[in-house]
Amino acid sequence: MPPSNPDFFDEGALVAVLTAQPLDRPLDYLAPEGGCLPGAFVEVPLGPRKVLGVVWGPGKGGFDLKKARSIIRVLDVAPMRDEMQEFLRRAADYTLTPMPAMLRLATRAPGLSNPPSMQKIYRLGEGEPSRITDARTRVLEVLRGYGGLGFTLKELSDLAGVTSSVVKGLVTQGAVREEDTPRDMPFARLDPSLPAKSLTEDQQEAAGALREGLRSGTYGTTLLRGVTGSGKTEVYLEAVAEALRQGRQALVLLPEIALTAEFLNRVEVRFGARPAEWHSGVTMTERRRTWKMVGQGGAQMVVGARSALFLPFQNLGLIIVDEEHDTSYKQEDGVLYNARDMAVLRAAICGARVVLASATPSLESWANAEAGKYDRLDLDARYGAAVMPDLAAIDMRAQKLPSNRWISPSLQVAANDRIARGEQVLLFLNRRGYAPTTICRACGHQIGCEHCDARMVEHRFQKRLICHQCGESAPLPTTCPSCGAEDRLAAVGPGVERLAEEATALFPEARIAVLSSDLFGSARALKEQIEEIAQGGADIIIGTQLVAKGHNFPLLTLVGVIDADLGLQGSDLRAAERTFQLMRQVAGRAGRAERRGTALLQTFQPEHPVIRAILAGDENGFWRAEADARRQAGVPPYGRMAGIILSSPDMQVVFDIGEDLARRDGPLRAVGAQVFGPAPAPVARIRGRHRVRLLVKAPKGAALQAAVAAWVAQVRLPPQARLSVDIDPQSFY
DNA sequence: AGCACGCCGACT
DNA sequence: GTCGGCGTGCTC
Repeated sequence: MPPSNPDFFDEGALVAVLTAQPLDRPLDYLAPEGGCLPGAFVEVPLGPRKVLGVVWGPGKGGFDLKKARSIIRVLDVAPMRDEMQEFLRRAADYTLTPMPAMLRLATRAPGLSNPPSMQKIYRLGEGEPSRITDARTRVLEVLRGYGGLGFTLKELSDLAGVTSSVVKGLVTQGAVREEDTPRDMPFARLDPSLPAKSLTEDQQEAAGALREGLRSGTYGTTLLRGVTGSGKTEVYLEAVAEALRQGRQALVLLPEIALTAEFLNRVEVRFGARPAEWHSGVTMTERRRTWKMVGQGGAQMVVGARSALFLPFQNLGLIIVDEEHDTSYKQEDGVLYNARDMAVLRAAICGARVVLASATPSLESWANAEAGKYDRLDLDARYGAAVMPDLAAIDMRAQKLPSNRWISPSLQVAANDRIARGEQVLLFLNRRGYAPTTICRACGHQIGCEHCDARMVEHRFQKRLICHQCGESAPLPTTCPSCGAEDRLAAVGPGVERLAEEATALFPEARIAVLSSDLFGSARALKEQIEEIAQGGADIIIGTQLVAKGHNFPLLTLVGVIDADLGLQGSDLRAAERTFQLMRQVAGRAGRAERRGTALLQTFQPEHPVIRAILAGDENGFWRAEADARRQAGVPPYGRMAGIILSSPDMQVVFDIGEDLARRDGPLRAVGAQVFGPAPAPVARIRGRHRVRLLVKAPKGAALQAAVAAWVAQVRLPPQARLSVDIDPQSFY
């Protein structure tokens, strides 16, 4: 540690240490033997325990200094940079999250406090084996074949198809060398100078603009808008290439783990090696490696989920938020943050560029671009010969479908036509399971979840009822749990499984595949299935919104949207926006290759403005109408909102606190904000906890966070009760 | 978050 | 009389 740093803390100096423990401030400790740097990751005593912390700055004192204890040790990882501290602080202020919870996000790597672990690796040695055997030859061949590369014992013996004792034998003879190396190795270098895919004029222009931005070396956000298949990925990979050339790190956020595998392949093709990966499906060892290597520059590029924003980048130059409109960027439990907004914040602090890529941007981003806060690039031409599909509505009022049937005759005719030509058909329904409702024909009872206020959804494939809210599941009952009538339970409404049943009856010759997230044990199984289908392994694909997210089906020429009205119902502020995006994306699946596609939308309200805007392909018209409506209502992005959820096992308690809060709205009125509620939360009961919600609406410029903080600080929560604040909630009705 | 302290109900 | 419920408060 170079004590030349003026901020260096000498041994015994009083320093403030932030821990992930839910305390309301950092605690003061004495710097350890050898001193420490600000930002150092340390282990400190806390009561009877040892916990992880970060040296946050000089100690504040103001307590009995005899109580001050010493930092136990400084961990062997790069200290947290000032900009990371600032990012955490500002993200905490924005989301009204306590600092310890923010730090927890930034230290989510297993075994951080372990000493740097070593492992034995094996490479070619100098000596010759005394006797040469078949097994020994294979081991030496593997080592020679990979030219000097080292392997772990398991890798080597597996590759050579021998047991580990063969390798050990060779080690004793000196033909194989055993070495200790640090377990966490840097990632393979990515080479931006490899040839890029040839780009169209449009794409080159967009890539050039992004490169230019990176060269400026200052913060900036660009909305990269392009229809499905317009080559957004190729374009932003050129921005990544520029960041790599500058020696800066790049982060690509994807909304869904299922998309990473295909993306990693594309990165490998472009840069000759695979980047680091960060999401819940990555092993502990690999996560630790990524965290450490990102921190010491051994990882140039990370592909991951929203939590990758909290990795300790040393020199972050670019953040891509792919499918920026995707609602999964908004974390809905624990720390409530929107990764898209946090990406912009992080980039602004460290002088990086942000690219928000989407075929169907969020209204927020669209408005920011209109207002000139973001640059905007449009890729309108579809790549290659592919063009946007023909769009048409099927007016379900005229189709006279029998009950429990959802595929209209018009759709059936169109589907038969494609299948006969050897093309693929996608039937899209955004409902998992067999049927969304199970009702008793004797007494009318609907089977609901015991712990939540949600209906139990029948999954016939698994022969169970499942609550999509809490995951509770139960075997399919044969008698009504309410009146006891036998065999009177009926499935009501369609899910993808039931749709598959109907399709099998209507298209007996066709090969049918169902793509639904719950039917696959792993991302890999799903990916394999998708690849097989893409190559023509099915005639009819039945899927939930999983298929709307970036998968490529070249043979697909017809998309049938079973219920285009789903999502228009209710009074959710973003219902129209989401339906518009989803329909556009699904429609974009059709005809990505040479064949022109068709999308048919089954709807009971063909005259609805959203349906009409989709059919007309009038994106700007839709956004303008939607923006006007929101401006009138003073809601985001033209106003600010916060949601407060109170929860407790006791329903009376949550309503009492809620009403108490609603009465004490002084701090809110002081900034021109209004409070609505309390009302039962969208899901009024989860896991046995009753939930009520209050909504705060404020004018655009209001200091919303400060007002909300002062407001909720007025009430003391009884034990068991919890209050969480959601700034910029995604859904509110 | 943990963990200790402390003040009221049902047991040997 | 004591064991143990969990409400309250502290951790440098």
